[in-house]
Amino acid sequence: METRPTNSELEILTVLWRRGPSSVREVHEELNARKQTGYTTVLKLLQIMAEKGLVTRDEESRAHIYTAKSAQSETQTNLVQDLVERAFGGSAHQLAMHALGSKKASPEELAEIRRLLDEMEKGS
Amino acid sequence: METRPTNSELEILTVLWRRGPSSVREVHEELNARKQTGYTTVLKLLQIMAEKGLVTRDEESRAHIYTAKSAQSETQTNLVQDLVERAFGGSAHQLAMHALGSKKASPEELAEIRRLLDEMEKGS
DNA sequence: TACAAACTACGAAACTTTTCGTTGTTTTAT
DNA sequence: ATAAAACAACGAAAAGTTTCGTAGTTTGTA
Repeated sequence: METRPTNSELEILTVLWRRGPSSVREVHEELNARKQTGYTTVLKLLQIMAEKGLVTRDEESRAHIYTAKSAQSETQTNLVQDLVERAFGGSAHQLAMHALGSKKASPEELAEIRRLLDEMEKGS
Repeated sequence: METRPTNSELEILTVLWRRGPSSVREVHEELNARKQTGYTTVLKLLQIMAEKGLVTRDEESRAHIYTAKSAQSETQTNLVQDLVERAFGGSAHQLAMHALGSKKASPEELAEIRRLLDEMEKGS
């Protein structure tokens, strides 16, 4: 079952990835700082996400604790593949070119990508 | 005004990019081949897209002709930047790494990326 | 001429996503 | 022991997206 997070869900996941397991209040505080949001809005979203299996919920303490089910990098990979299919006709390397071209990367970042390329050629 | 295409809109744009300026019927035929869709569904979408400014409409002939307003690569860049912001905290090179890592690219494609990297380092 | 085919326009149903108010319970502080 | 604060649950409104039926017009053809 491949459940892609919606935009709002992704915002919440981002908080969970940064903070680790968190209560609704904690997620809400961080989110609300950037973007005025109601407490129950975040609560409801987290409940829905728990139903969908995007997060797990620990009900031990009164304030339930939510944890992202998938690692950030895993979700990122899914999102990238989704975009590759929908907008790049399946060509991942074209997406990569766009990503690289769109913003100037630092020399370190460029070097990192070169290393990845090296590995990929070695592995073929 | 930055109007991001929705999923359905992107599917239609993809057809327009491939075919060039097209009538509703032409778009519908191509779309319907892959994915059963009603004619008026495509019509309505194109009307909405015209309102939003995603496409232009030429009403000269009876069958109106629709044209994508933005080039494919431009829209791709927007989508990539959007994803970079929403899921990669603004780090384009991380997105690029994910894209490269997710699928095996051909040696030609890898070479192409190396050339891009070369240019970027030269240009800095 | 008149019937069918090809079109557009438009409203609205069906879904999905987002937001929030209200209710009721447990905990904390006075 | 009360009152206030902190919670979860839930329903449903609001907003956004997708799909399509119906009506009405123009064009092609028998």
